[in-house]
Amino acid sequence: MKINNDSNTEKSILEAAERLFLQKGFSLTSTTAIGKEAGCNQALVHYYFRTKERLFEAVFENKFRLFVSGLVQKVDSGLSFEEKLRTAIEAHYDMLAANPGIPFLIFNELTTNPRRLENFKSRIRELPVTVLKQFQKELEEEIKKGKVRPVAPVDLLLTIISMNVSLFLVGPVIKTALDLSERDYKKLLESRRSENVAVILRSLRP
Amino acid sequence: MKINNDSNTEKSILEAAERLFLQKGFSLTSTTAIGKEAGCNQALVHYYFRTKERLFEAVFENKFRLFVSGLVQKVDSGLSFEEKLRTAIEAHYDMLAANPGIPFLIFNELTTNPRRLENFKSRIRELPVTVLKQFQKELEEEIKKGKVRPVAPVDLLLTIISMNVSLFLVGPVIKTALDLSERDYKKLLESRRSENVAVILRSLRP
DNA sequence: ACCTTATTTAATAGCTCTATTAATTTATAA
DNA sequence: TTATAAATTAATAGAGCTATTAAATAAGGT
Repeated sequence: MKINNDSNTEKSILEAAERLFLQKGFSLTSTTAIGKEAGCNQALVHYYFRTKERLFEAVFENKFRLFVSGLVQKVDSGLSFEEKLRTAIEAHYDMLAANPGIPFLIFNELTTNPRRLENFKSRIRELPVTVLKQFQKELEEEIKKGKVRPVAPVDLLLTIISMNVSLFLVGPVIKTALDLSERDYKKLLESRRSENVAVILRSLRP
Repeated sequence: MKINNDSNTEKSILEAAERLFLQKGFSLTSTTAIGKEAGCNQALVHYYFRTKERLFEAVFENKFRLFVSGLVQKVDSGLSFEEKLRTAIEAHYDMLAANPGIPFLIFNELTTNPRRLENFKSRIRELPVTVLKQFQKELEEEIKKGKVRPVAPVDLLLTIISMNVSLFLVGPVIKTALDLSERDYKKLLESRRSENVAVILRSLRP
């Protein structure tokens, strides 16, 4: 019999699903389309993943982990607060630039599917609290030292997420609306990388 | 015969559609559900609007106009540049706060439906150019005067949109994730109103 | 009262989608 | 080579959705 050594098919189904889900979201993607994109029968999609839901979860889980890991990660502790912040923002941005479909997938699914949102809530609780506590502590110290204006940690976080995430949510619309070439769009994104950092750091000045 | 004087039904169908489309988007809302929500037969939805698509367009058109009017509007020309900017940002914010479902509706539909995106493109061209030109001119003057750091108009616009729009895109997720009460959520939104202005104005300091 | 037109409903055609099942092909171990 | 299990396909059940149609009801004008 054939053992499941390098089952190419399962992988290509997963990849096809990934592409389509990122493009169209869950409900607008049919298993038929996934099969076609993967170059196989639609029944095979169900053979490997049983339900569309399970397949989606495999993709979502994966993307969600990426999204979070881009947000919460260790930065070199030898740096100044400002440098740490810059590094974190840029890392977050870079993760999104490498996976520009993630914001759409996550926000679309979380806002339209209550069950997924509940699931998300429990995920949030599992986040490494220490990283956040540390962030909060350092921010408060900077404020005490007068190097940063008084600002709530949640506000700073929201600002960072707003600036980075929304760029990739709104980006495709901007691209079409302004009729940007692929090249010009790339340039716009690239320029926003430093612009985002600039806006956020300036917003912290006392 | 009955003339179409105060046909209550058509209106309640439109309102029901509005609620559901804003909540779930186009594809996840069925005309059956719209009929139910409006308290009538599903066939009646088609009787008044012929197709789901036309009904959606009636809603979308309406919401889109709101969205744009909140963005591009005359402000008192006696004010300083900073005050004008503050007024515009707050007006934009207020429009979104009054219609928090709009960003989801617009971005969801524009990213999943290419036809609608094309339509959107032609709409953009019809925007009052004078307002934008004026904005650009005033910004450049402020930069020349050294009161504002050098920044491209498109960057400033993107920042404003990012800060305001993304708040209402991400908001519902934040609310659930952090388990905020209705009251606390309102408070968060309210505090972001001034925080957004603060971030944007600070980001312009030379 | 009667005719005409508007409103509303029930029924259904026709489509697409998910998931399953039974049958077929492929690969491999013995 | 043959038996066996995995991989793949074709077919289809069953559900939901949009849109239409024909019939029923309401309402107003004359």
